[in-house]
Amino acid sequence: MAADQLDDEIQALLRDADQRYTKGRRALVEALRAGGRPMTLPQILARGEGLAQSSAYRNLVVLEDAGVVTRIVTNDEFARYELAETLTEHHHHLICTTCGDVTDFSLGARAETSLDRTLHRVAEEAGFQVETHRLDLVGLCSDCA
Amino acid sequence: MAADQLDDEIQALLRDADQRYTKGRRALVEALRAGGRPMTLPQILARGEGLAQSSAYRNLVVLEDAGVVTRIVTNDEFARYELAETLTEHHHHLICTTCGDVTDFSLGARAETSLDRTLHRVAEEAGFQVETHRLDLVGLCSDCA
DNA sequence: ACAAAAATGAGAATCGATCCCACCGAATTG
DNA sequence: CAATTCGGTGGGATCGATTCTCATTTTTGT
Repeated sequence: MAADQLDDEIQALLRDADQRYTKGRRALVEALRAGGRPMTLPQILARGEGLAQSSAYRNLVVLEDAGVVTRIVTNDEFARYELAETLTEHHHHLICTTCGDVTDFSLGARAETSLDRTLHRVAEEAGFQVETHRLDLVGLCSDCA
Repeated sequence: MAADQLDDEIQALLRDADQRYTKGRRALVEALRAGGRPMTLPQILARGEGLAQSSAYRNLVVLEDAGVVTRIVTNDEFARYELAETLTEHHHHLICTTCGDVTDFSLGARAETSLDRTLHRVAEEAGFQVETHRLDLVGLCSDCA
């Protein structure tokens, strides 16, 4: 998605949630977009957009509630944040058990569709109403191997 | 796995980690086995085996390091613990966004094998060394629907 | 420009999880 | 069997990521 189209989309999401697209929120979005991977709060702040910690946390909640940002918890000490899949594309995560780093990967369309079909069948059997699924590979990243 | 065989296996895992299989640790294992689903610390303590909070947390770390227990973090406020897959069987989780409850489910052998093959291919391309994979369905459980 | 409403930032507070340490109890030794 | 050792226990102190508070600043509507 182009940067300006992304901004329009986010603008709309925030408006729907009765929230403003302020400078601080733009800085967060920009940091997440530029990062290209799920980032911890320290990583986001380190990008040095002059963000206050408390405002960053507060605005990440706002952005999450508005559907702009997704919060990811791993076994790492910090939670991670990334732009929501509706703004990027459906993907999964490679989680390194050594350095805690998280990167994205995608299944091919065929495998994803197949998985999706299987999951919906299983969910139906369990009377579970699926909102989304999460698939993570846990292990050693190429740097830590 | 039969209860006594399970105990033998755990005994062995703890011995390998130079740890004893004490009364408190047995109580934790028994609570997790009886629970049959990932449980939070309050849930474990509520089973009333007379466990002290600090000892329970400490022993869960010991059990996790020994490979007896797996710790699961969701967006819920508490982490959850369950017996390791090596002691039970490979499975996935249904995570309810409303009540936070987590239950187990399994893919059929065919789907699991297919997924596994796909994942290993993807991991290889990314130079990632897979230890395990996690697949969660996030949504509404039958009670909250 | 003015009043009203929302956002900001610095620090305090929260709370799950971990750490500390005096005491206990099982296993080993003499 | 008593003594010693050494890990385990549990109550409370502490930690730290995140959330909350509130005075100040910025933005919006008129």
